[in-house]
Amino acid sequence: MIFDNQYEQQRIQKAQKLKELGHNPYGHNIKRDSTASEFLRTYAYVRDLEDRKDPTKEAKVCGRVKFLRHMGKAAFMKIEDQSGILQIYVNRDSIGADWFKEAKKLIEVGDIVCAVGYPFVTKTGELSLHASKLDIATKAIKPLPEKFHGLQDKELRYRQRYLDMIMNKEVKEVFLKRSKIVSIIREFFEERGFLEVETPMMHPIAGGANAKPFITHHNALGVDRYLRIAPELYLKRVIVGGFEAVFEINRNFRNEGMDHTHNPEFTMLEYYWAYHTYEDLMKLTEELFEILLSKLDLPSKIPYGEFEIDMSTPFRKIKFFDSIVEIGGVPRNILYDRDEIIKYLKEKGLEADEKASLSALQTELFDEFVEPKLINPTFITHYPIAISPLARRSEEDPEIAERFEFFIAGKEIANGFNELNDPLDQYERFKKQLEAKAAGDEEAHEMDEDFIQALGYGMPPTAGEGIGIDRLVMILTNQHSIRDVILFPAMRPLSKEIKEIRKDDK
RNA sequence: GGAUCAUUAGCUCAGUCGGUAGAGCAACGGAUUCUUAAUCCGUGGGCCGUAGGUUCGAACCCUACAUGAUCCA
Repeated sequence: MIFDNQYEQQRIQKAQKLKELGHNPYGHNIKRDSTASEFLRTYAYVRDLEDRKDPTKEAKVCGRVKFLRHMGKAAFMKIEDQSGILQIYVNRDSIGADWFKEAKKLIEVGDIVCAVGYPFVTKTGELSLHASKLDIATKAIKPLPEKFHGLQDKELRYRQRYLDMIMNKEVKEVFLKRSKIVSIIREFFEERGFLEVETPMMHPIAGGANAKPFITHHNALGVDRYLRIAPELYLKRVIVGGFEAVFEINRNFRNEGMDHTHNPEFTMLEYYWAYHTYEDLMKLTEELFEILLSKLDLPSKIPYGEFEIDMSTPFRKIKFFDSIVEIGGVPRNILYDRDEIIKYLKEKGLEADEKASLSALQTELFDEFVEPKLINPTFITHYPIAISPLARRSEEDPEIAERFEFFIAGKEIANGFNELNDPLDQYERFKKQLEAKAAGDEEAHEMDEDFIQALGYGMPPTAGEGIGIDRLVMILTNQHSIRDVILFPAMRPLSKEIKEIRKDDK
């Protein structure tokens, strides 16, 4: 039996008793005519009345019982709905002596109830509902955690997010804000003529990013499929097809480790804009942040942990190699010398892979000495072409990609570039990736011949950008773990569950 | 992948030197018709994460494993 705990058994019996008394503990079609906060707003005037009550009015409010104080022949309870919390006053004479006596035992903290009554102000000054009727809406058979400290255990909070939401108000606020952020972004792109499209989540070839994919199997076709690591190659096919401004907000899946900035499934915004350049994307990114801040009522300086992030635009721009020198403090004369970089890394007490390519070592310098220092929003531009397999080459310097990455609080938030639309160059770059893969780079791209074909029909000059929604939400809600901005973050199965699964396999 | 810490009642947490397992909230019984984490009196509730080991004796010491957190890679 799943509910075999003593408290749960008690509550199951109470639900049964309620049923016997004609109060369905799981009734349906229960309507209310006011939320808690509407009640408080509508009847705020009662505070100014002489006897501080208005029995001519009546409202029905429903919510979960969060506090319950029995006072003999009266009781106070606080009920909470999505809008807020409202105090209900119940006494024997107003709801009937028999029912009062039963309800006192059968309705408890955690249950969802409905109360009908008029507004009044208590002696201690709280606007409350004076109940003439009280009924159960839904009986909870599991008790809530302790009312003062709430639910603290992080593991339980993530595994049982519903309980976390019931107990910790701030959690609901974060996810409310997340929802608003996504909605603002959608509106932002729609207003500018972008079409929202949906592209496959199951790919025959995992492309569009350097990452390890999840593999699944399509029985009907007898083929393996990859959960997408990025929508990029499909969105560009859509551009080839003639939609000139598109975006998609959806999940990507990467079969990699989990930590406070990585969840195996995460949400990305990607958008592609024909006849625009990555310079335009940077401008659009700044505009998007201006609008996010203003619609979320955030100041231009927002707190993030120990930092204060200055979000005023325009954001700082600096070239990749300049940032390594000016922000990272690395001597410029070693930047293109593998041996010198390895020597430098070792001097700084870091491990250096002797076999690493020059571009990998340059990236290492950036990751170590620059990225953590990019607290205020910063665009890093002019990336080496070797680490930008899908980006267009700069005309002035073929070793540099027309690309930027965008950082806030030492985290990569976005990545954008002029899209490579030369099919032959793209073909060569895929071949290079295949060589890297053969040499052991598990995250290198696969060859996608259909994508090359699509480019063969001609993709107009296009720029595209991906923005990590989870990390963006982290910055804007001052949360430091990606798990705190994902309702149901990935968790290891409990050991019991593993045993069950293994049993089923046999 | 490595290091450190945590895991004790439904929840939040104590637990001394290795010697009968503790509190608050919640629950149960009672008092209380204006309480605010209500208050007062009384009662019950434990696989001390799991499995081994050391010991006359382990929540406590040792080992492995599981899960989580933090830091590092």
